[in-house]
Amino acid sequence: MSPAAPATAFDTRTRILNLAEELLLARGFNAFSYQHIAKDLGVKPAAIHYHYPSKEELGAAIVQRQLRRLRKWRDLPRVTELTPPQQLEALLDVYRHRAAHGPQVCLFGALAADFLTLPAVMQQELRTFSGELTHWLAGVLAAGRTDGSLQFAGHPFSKAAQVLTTLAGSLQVARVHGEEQFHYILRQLRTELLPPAQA
Amino acid sequence: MSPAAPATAFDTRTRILNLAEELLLARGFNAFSYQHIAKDLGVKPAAIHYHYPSKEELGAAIVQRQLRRLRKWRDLPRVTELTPPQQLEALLDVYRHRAAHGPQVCLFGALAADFLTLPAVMQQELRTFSGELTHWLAGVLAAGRTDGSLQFAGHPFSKAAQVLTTLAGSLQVARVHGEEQFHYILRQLRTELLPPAQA
DNA sequence: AAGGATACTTACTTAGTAGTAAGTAAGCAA
DNA sequence: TTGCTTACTTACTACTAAGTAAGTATCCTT
Repeated sequence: MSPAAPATAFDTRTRILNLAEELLLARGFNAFSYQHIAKDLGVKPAAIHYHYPSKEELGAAIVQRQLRRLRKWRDLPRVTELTPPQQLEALLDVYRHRAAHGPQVCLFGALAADFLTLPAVMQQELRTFSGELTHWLAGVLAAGRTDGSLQFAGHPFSKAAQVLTTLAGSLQVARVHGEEQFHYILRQLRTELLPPAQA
Repeated sequence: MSPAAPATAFDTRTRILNLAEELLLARGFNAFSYQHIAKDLGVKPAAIHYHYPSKEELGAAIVQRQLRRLRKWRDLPRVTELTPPQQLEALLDVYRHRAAHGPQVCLFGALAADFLTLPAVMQQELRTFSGELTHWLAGVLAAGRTDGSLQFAGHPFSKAAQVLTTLAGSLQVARVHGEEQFHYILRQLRTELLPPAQA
């Protein structure tokens, strides 16, 4: 919490967080260890403990950063100024990127399966993350239906929950059955949400 | 492999498998151990090894049994004789049961997150399981659209993949956000698949 | 030059993991 | 009753996990 942390400290801290996030999304919270991170980083496991004393704090830091990123991204002018279909497409791109970039699932998909074994702090933060994402998408969907650029039945919140659930699941499917299956599911989602003219 | 295995042996074997499956669906493959099973069963961990020498064999046995159950259920007269919407409803009931019965996810949802850390045998068996289930549902959807009892856009196989992905994800959502969210998603699914008259 | 903070390493503890080897009690079959 | 099989227990190996305490090299500040 010093006014300006030394560059090396910051670098290692960030690199730990990056690697931990990568391992978390690839293997799940219970299947990655300080040893994995240390080996990849070329340091000793105790060095990780120096930056993140416990795995709980490390895991919480991953979720917190994703939440910060979500808020920042969501509020970016180049995102807020898009039309609802474009905002939806921007969201889909995030998942497309994960599907293409090794078999990574999304944060929710990675943590939900292990949810009951997670520290309470992480459980709560994941709820917040998922809740805010759903809330944002519900707003996008509602606006899109109002201006006729998106179509769907039911409440925007229910539809947002369904779409995000499908997206989370689709990355798990990509891992098991390959990327092709993932794109089938995404095409299906787009077909249904976009009116005949745009689809 | 004797003609008639002693009753006690069979019982313990089955009880191990039942408990292991329960633990797997609740905590994931990497977060349950022979100790958990042994403790719940009132025996020593080595007794589990006697029946299932390795965790890989135990895990494979769980997937194999689910696959046997799926095939048996799918071919049951009381299932094959249902109309497509009734068959869909029967499928949804399986997920509703899991959602209500503690926070259990489905087999796919439990294993997909840990997929990269699973023994190759289990990976292959999960692919078979998921593939057969998708194939079955695609048939149901195709029949339903033909006779007008179900509605959806796109190929039946893509739609089946999407629906099953949503269902797998919805159980993970139930675990994180509670059962209510799960029912929102299911209602959304039903609304979209059933024509206005039946919905 | 001295002191202190930073960013580690070395060496350790504790606990949990899968898995194994040897022993044993109970039942059954010849 | 002898001997084999089943279904375990006891006691262990080997390994990995998270976490800690103490020591150290490097840098920055004064």
